[in-house]
Amino acid sequence: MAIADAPDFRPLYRQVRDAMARRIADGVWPPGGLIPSEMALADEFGVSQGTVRKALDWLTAENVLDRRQGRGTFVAEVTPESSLFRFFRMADRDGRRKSPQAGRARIRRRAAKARERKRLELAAGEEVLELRRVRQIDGVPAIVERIVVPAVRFEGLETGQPPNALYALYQRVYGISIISAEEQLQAVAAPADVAEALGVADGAPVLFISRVARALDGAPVEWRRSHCDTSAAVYAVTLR
Amino acid sequence: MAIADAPDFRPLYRQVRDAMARRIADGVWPPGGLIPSEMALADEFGVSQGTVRKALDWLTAENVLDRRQGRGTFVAEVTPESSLFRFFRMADRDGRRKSPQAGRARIRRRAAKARERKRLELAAGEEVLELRRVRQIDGVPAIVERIVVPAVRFEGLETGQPPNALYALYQRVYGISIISAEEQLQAVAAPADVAEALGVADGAPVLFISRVARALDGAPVEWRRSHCDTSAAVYAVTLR
DNA sequence: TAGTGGTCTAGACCACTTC
DNA sequence: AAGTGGTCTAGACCACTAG
Repeated sequence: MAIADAPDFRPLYRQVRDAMARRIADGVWPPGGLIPSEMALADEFGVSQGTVRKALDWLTAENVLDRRQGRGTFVAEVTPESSLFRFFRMADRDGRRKSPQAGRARIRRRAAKARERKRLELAAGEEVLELRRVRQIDGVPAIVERIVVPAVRFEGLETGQPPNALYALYQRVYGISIISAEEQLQAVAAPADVAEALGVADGAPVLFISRVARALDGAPVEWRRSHCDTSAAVYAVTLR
Repeated sequence: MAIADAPDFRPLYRQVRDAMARRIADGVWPPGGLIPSEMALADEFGVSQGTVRKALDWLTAENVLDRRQGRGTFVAEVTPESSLFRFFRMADRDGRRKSPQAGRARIRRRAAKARERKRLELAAGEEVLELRRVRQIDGVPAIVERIVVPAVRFEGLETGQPPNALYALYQRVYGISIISAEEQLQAVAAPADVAEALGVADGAPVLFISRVARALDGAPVEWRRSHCDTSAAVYAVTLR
C-alpha cells in the first residue's frame, strides 16, 4: 500500500481488502486457487500480518475466501452445491434444505424492457437474454422461472443448455461472483401457464419471488422471477 | 477467566463473549447502559485488551453492543423502530420498508401442545401464553398473527395490552434479547377466519409465515405464525 | 485535558496439514 | 520437520467525545 497516486485515507485493512477483491474479480486469483500466506501478503503490501489478517477475515465473512488451518487461504469456489445452498431457499418443514433438478430451458435474445433496464441499471437500447425453465423438487415440477441478464455480460450463454446452478456458471465462465440477492415475495393466484407447468389448479396459491442478484462490485447482474408451489417444500430463511 | 471449576478449552475471546452476554441477559448490564472500557474489562477478566476487543467486536456484529469512538460501549437498546426494522420484513415494491400498526390482542394461558413443545424445546407439562392479534399496514388489516411463548419466561405478560413491537418489550421487561429468527414461508389459501380478518375473499392466496425466534443464548423463545395479505406490501429479504 | 474506541505493529505460542 | 492459519499478548499512535 506504499505506492499510491493520491493520498488514501481509508484504513489500511480496507485498502488491502479492496486490492485483494480486485485480484479475484480480475481473475488474477482464480476460484478454488490458493492465495499467498499472511506473511507473504504482509510483505507485498507493506503492512503488518495483523492488518492482512483483518482484511482476510473480512473477505472470509463475505464468503469470498475460505481459510483452512494448516493448509492455506483459498478463493471460495462457487460450486453447484454451495451456490444452491446459499441462494436456493427451498426446504422441507423440518428445515432440511432441498436441491432442485432443472428441465430444459428456452433462451432468447431481445431488447430490454423499461422495467428490466431499471432493475439491471441498463442504458437505453441494451439487449438482454431471457431464460425460461421449470425446476423440479423430488421429481415434481415446483418452480417456474423467468431469468433476465444483460446480454453484453453473458455472450455465448444462448449456445447450449445452461446448467441447473447458474451462479457457478456465472463465476466459472464469465468471472462474475454473485455475493448478494434482494428478494421480494408475494402469495399470488397461479396464472394459467404457471398452473399448467406446476400441475396445480388454475388460480391456486403459489409463492411469487422477484430477485435481483448482485456481483462483487455491487452491480445488479440478474433479475429472476419465480413462481413456486409451496405445498411440499417451503421457503426457508434466517433473519439476523 | 482465570477462575474456572472445570477446564475450558474454548478460546478466551469466546469465553469473554459468553460472560458478557450473560451479564446482559441477567440484567447486570441493562439495555442502553454504558459498560466498562476495554482496559477495565481486560483487567477484570485477566486477558489482554486485544482479546476483549475481539469479544466486543463479535457482540457488536450480533447487534448486541453499540460502540462509539470517544464515548464508550453501550448495550444496544431494542427500540420499537430498530426491532421492527430487523424482523418485520414488509415493504412496498420499491423496497421502502413499512411499519405496522397493531390492534387489540387477546392473550390466554394454556398447556403447550406437542408441536409447540418441540419448537420451543419445552418439557412435558409446561405452559405457554398464546397471543392473537391483527396488524395493519397503511391503515389496512394485513397480518393475522398467532404468537406462542413459554409462560415461565414471560410472567405477567397477560396483564395489560402488549405493544406493537413485542421484541422491545421482551428486552426491556424480561431481559430477553432476540438476535435471530428462522422463518418458513408458504403461499396458502386464506382460511375463513383469516379471510374475514383481512377483508379478502375466502380462499384468496395469502403468505403464511412460521417463525421461531432465538435469544442471545440460542434458545428458542417465541413461535409466531402469521398470515399476510401481500397484495399491497411484499415480504422483502436480502440473501448474503 | 483525560478517557474512550479505532487502527496498526511485532512479536509469541499453539493446532493442524503436508511432506 | 516445515509451513499454514488460530489465538493471544503488549505495546503504540490516532480520532473522537466530554468536562
